[in-house]
This record gives sequence, structure tokens and C-alpha cells, in this order.
Amino acid sequence: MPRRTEKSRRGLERANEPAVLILTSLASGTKHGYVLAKDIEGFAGVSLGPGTLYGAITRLEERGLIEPIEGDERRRPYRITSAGRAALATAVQEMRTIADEGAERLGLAAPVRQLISPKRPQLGWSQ
Amino acid sequence: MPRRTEKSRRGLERANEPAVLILTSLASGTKHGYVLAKDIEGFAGVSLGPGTLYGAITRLEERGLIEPIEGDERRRPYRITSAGRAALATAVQEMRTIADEGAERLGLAAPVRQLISPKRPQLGWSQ
DNA sequence: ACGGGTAGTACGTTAGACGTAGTACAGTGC
DNA sequence: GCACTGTACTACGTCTAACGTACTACCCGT
Repeated sequence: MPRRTEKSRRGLERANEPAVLILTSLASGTKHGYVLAKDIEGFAGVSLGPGTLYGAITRLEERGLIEPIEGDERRRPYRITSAGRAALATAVQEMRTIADEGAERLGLAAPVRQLISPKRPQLGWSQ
Repeated sequence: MPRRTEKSRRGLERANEPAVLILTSLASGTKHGYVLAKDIEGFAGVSLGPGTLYGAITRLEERGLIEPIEGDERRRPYRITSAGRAALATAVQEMRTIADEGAERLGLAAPVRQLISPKRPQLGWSQ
């Protein structure tokens, strides 16, 4: 499936599922394809080619995880749906479970997650 | 690529790269295929079919991330190599980066990772 | 002797990641 | 006025690896 080039094959296939990256990017606001790709490059260091990017966008839309909003003819902005947010939240939790298990078995640091009361808005980190 | 069944397609493709799961499992000791699958089912809740499991094992061996050790003719145990440990550590870190970014953008809790001094053994969590 | 758990091989299908090429327009510099 | 770069996609083709199914074979308990 993922078809990394010879060069990138040196490492392990990353957990970069384009779908997750796109949902993550859209979670912070609506964006169209090109800006999406730039944003992803910024926070994940992964540059998605057009084939990967628009292919993944199409599939996400078909699944109802993102939806298009009004734009001009040059740009097609998308918004994440509530189903998309739920799917992303699930994916995030699964990634953490796997990552924590891997870290523990490797003898790496385990994260201590903050318990936040849902009512108090997150404005920063005290401490 | 990943070919989830109609049922599992409802969710987002998980970050379950079989390769990562296998390396994680082997990080805690040598195992052969069948036990590997059971272990993975335990910590990740994912059951890998024989096609997925042995296919991934073969590729990991070809890449030098795991290596076979002596066993009988019924069992083929594998051990993770140092390259495999390094690859897993990288994958863990990448997953955490993505997961944390996703969590933050969704407004979920952000983890506070412990800084551990490499010399002091990890015996527990003080606070 | 039979059924279930263990352990793996073999094979075929197909989704989807990825690359390349191409189109088109906008803005900037010279 | 033209070249060039950046923006923003479409279209198309390739190929790997995830996944299912089927099959073999051994071992153990009853």
C-alpha cells in the first residue's frame, strides 16, 4: 500500500496516514488542499504530493469525515465534520496507546497525562 | 494498501502498521509468529491474520529490523535487532508528535512527559 | 478418534500511497 | 511584455503491502 520511495524505505513506515494528518490540520480550522499540505509539512515534517493529498481528501469526504464549503473555482476549502473529530480523537487515542506501549517496552519515558476538568477552558499550562 | 473490511472501514485507519506492532511486541522479548499475534491482540486489540502477520515479519527480517533465532521446525522465533529498536523508537516519537498535535487541535489533554536522567534507573513515578 | 488450539504456508485481491506530468492563473521583477 | 515562481488542482499510472481464505500438520485432552 503505502509506497515509500527507496530512500524513505530506510526507516519504518511512519504513522503518517495522510488521512490522520489532514484531519489534524482541519481540526484547527477550514483549509483548502494547498494550505493543508503546507500546514502538514509544518507540524509533521511530511510533504504530501498531489496524488496522495487529493486522493485522501476525496476518500475522507466520501466517508463524511470532512465536508467542502463554499470557495472560488480555484480553491476547494474543507471543514472537519463532527464524525471527523470523533474519528480523529479515536485515532489519537489509539496512537497514544501503541506509542506508550512501545516506549515502555523500549524502556523509554512514559508520559504522564494531565487530567483536565472538562469545564475549565484550556488557556495554558500552569507549571 | 491496508485493506480493512467493510466493518472496520467505518473508523479511521488506525495507526496499526503491523510492522510497528510486531516490533513493539518483540521489544519485550523474543517470540515466534503465533505468540506474537496473541501478544499484539492483547496490548493493541488488533488481530492480525496470517497473511498480514507473516508478510510483515518477512519484510522486517529483510530490512534487518528483526532476526530469526534457533527454534524447532514448528516455531520460528524472532528477536528485535538494534536497528529495529532504533526504528521503533523513531516511530514512537513520530506517533507521539502527531497524536499530541491532533489532541491539542481537538482541545484534548496534552501529555506532560517526564524528563528522565539516563543514568537513574526507572523504578516508579514520583508524583 | 475427534475436536480444538497451535503454527505456519500459499495464494489471490485490492485499496490506497506515491510519483509524474500537465493545466491554469496570479503576482513580481526586470 | 515576458519570464519565472508560487498557488492550486486534475489526471493517470504503478506497485506494495494489508487482508482474507484456504489448507496443512502437529499436539493434547477427553
